[in-house]
Amino acid sequence: MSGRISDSTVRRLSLYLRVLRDLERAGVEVVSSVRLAQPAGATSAQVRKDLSHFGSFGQRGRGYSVAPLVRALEDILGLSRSWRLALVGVGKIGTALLGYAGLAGRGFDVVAAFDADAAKVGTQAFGQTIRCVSELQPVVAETKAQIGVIATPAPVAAAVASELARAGVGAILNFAPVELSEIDGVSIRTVDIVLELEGLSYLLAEAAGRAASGGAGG
Amino acid sequence: MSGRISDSTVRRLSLYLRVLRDLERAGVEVVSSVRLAQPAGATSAQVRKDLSHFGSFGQRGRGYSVAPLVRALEDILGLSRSWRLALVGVGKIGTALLGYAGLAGRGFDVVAAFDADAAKVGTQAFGQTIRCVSELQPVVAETKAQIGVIATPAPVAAAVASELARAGVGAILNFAPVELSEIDGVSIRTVDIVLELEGLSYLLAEAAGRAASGGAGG
DNA sequence: CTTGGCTTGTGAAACCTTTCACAAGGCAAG
DNA sequence: CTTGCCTTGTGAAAGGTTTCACAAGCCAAG
Repeated sequence: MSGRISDSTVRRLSLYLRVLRDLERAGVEVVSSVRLAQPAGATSAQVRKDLSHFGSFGQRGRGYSVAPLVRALEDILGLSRSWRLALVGVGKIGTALLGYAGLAGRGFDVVAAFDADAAKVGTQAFGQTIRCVSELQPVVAETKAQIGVIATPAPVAAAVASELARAGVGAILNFAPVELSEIDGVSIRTVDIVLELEGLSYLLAEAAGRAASGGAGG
Repeated sequence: MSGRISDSTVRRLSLYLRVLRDLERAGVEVVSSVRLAQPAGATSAQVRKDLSHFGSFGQRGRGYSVAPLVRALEDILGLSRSWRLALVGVGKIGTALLGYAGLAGRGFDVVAAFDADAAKVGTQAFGQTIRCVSELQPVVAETKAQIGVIATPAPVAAAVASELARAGVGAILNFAPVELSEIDGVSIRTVDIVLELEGLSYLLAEAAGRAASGGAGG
């Protein structure tokens, strides 16, 4: 089984896991691919294909046992352990992340926070002492953070990314609006809010254009 | 030309536009698909294919004139005008968005902000008076907001989405960790930070697994 | 035990995106 | 004008993902 798993499959696995946890909490013991797919915005065939990459978790004629599948997905996604995060940039987004209870609650613990602003260095924010970015390398290495989170302005994001990589993180979550170039041995995901809004803008403009040319065709 | 354009193409168009604006500011007048592709993390063939869906913007043997292509992409993406946003949920992420100068500066103006917390209603945040969610429908309709931004807790996100839709928005940017079901005539994009972290967790766990089984095979 | 109704796991088909590769054409130098 | 180099635009090929459809198999009822 398990060859190269696509990004979209991994994304869906996370969604399945969410649904399954809700079902478990609700006391549901068995679920079919159809009922699992619906709230995850997928199809039943996708559920079965996605899971089949990792093994055979269901029972024909019956469905999937919720609890074992929750554990299996947690194992597959690496969520049966917790991960250490180093946050770089304690501006608006960085602060929001520090205060987001959803992270620590799900096994993502922020173990260090950095900022370049001397006025912020040394202050506390949500239980973290903000350190100077000049300390990034030794502190990240020492705290053994595995994931770096970049919430800096765009111009410095690339430099921060390589520093994080050199300090030993294996993954980076980037909120700066830049496409970071690949770094060997480091997985990078970028969350780009402006890009998302521009995508919506395209769809709105397209819809408006269709309406206009449809409504007044002569 | 222009049939159904894929999401990934639209995403890349935004990235090209960013690069082109930088080039324009730097005084560059002409750019080849190769030089445009590189900082956008794409290939030259992708640049040419993507653009070819909308017309013929380059000149063989020469490349693309920067300024005209910037205007063309702005038109295609609907960025030669500005859009009105209604923000629902002024918690940590909502506040970060309100304070994010990058939005207004790029033609995305927040025209209304809502929260369910009575203690927040009536207060000011970054120039916005926070209103009660019970006023959502009339205010969104009156301000003619075209894009709704959901930054509420997950459990209420779906209800807020349908309210926004009924109030007339044509697009929704959702930050709540739920998969919103499709709504007729409304484009939805979800930014799910936990999902991104779990995706990285998968890759880290996978890499660790490979290292373990590779390093101690017996 | 047998029948009927469900549901999984999975090859094959359909669909979509990316990459290749090259003809068409511009530009500069001589 | 001609030669040589460069770059676009685009069909065709390759590569991936999603959907289809069905055999294999479970369970409950009788």
